[in-house]
Amino acid sequence: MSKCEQCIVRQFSSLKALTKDELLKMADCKTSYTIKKGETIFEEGETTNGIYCIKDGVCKMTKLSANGKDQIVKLVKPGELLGQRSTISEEPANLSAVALEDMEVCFIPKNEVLQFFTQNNQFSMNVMKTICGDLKEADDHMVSMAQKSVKERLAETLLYLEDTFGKNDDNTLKLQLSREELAGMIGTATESCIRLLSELNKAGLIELIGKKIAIKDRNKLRRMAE
Amino acid sequence: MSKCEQCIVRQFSSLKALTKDELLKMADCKTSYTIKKGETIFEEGETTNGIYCIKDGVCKMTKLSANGKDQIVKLVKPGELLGQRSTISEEPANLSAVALEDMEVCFIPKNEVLQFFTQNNQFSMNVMKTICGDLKEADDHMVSMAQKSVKERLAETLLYLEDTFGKNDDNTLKLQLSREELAGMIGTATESCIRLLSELNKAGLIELIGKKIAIKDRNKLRRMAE
DNA sequence: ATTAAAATATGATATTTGTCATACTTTGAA
DNA sequence: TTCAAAGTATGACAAATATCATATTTTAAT
Repeated sequence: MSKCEQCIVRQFSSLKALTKDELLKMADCKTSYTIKKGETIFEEGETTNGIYCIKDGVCKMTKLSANGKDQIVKLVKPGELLGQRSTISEEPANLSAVALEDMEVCFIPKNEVLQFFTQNNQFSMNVMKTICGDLKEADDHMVSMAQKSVKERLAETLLYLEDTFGKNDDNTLKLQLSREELAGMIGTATESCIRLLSELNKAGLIELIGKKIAIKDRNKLRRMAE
Repeated sequence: MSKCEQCIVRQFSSLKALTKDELLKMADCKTSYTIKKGETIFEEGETTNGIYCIKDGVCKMTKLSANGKDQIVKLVKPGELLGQRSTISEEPANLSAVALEDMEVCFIPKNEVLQFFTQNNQFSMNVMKTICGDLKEADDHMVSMAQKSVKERLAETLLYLEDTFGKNDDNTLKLQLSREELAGMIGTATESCIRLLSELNKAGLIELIGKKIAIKDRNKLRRMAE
């Protein structure tokens, strides 16, 4: 069982506030998992009973809408925590978490986390700030969905994907989503998403290399996203 | 200066965890305001430096989108707190708060609130749960915006308004929004909103009494909202 | 009471987006 | 290697929604 002291998650997340003792205690009760691309970490409605630390790999948080489509609410990357909201609210998960790449995660039981809250003020302040950040993002995201066109949202999302997950040597986005998933992020039909990608391709703002996408003209794309 | 002990806000909000001593201290440093319908409590981008307790009156939280329209992100009613997120994040407000009715609010300075966080664990846990609830709502709201049609969102919103703010003797919604504001809630053009209201009126699901709206057939409306 | 401004309503039309059909391409399993 | 399934692409069309114009009603200021 590896120690938590050197873990990437500790460096980037609220966990950086934990003391050595607390870290040892955590290392002691954590469970490590390997999750294959496409597998589910937890499902909307499920009781999670703890939080997951993302050591490696990206996952999508989705919600099934009434029309049967999966809306991708957010993407979570290494160094971040999963399931904080439902652990704190002591409620079932509101979103499903599905691996977009092979992942390594650690699970920390709820009781442990709740103890840290009462023991360590800085930790609970950090968690609170994280959730406040999530709330701000969610509000902004909502306004985007309500007020922007599909094309604007697509441009915005492509820039976000490059900024957040980087690009390969051939300039293609490192995080490769299917067209259906990309459509699920911007909240539109898969065909509409494909059509708009073609359009951006023809206009020279992006390049489609097989299923991969490369951004060619950031400025125009940014202006398009408004 | 009135005491905080009996205040409605204390009964319904995270503040219920505060001790008598803490309440006295709070009563001591709070400022009471009267805000007229249409006036702004704080503006997006402004530094708030504390939280507002809503004693009376409803306000809207809005965000100006790139196309110049005000999106109503949420409504806040008596007993709730305003500005928690920006106080905790120590960031400027992400949303503007504008009174929909004459309001009575109290302002509690940031320092005071942050002290309670470190002193009173139950209080910070309460705040955390509130914000987690807001996050869940925001995520759900976002999925609605992305996946539902304008008509579905209108039906959903009308039911929400009746459930949350109640109705008058003539069955009209107690909280009276202008058509423009209603459009701003569901994220559509004012004309589209008016048109759909007419349609629901003709179909007998609602009744338009001047500018007021009465729900006639909850079940059909609920089915329409999916 | 009068009147200008704002809010509500509705028609005509353009634009955006979704849906269905179909073809092509890639992927992965037998 | 081959083939079926999944993913990507595109056309045709329908439906939803926005925009602009204009009429009517309500509100509020003088």
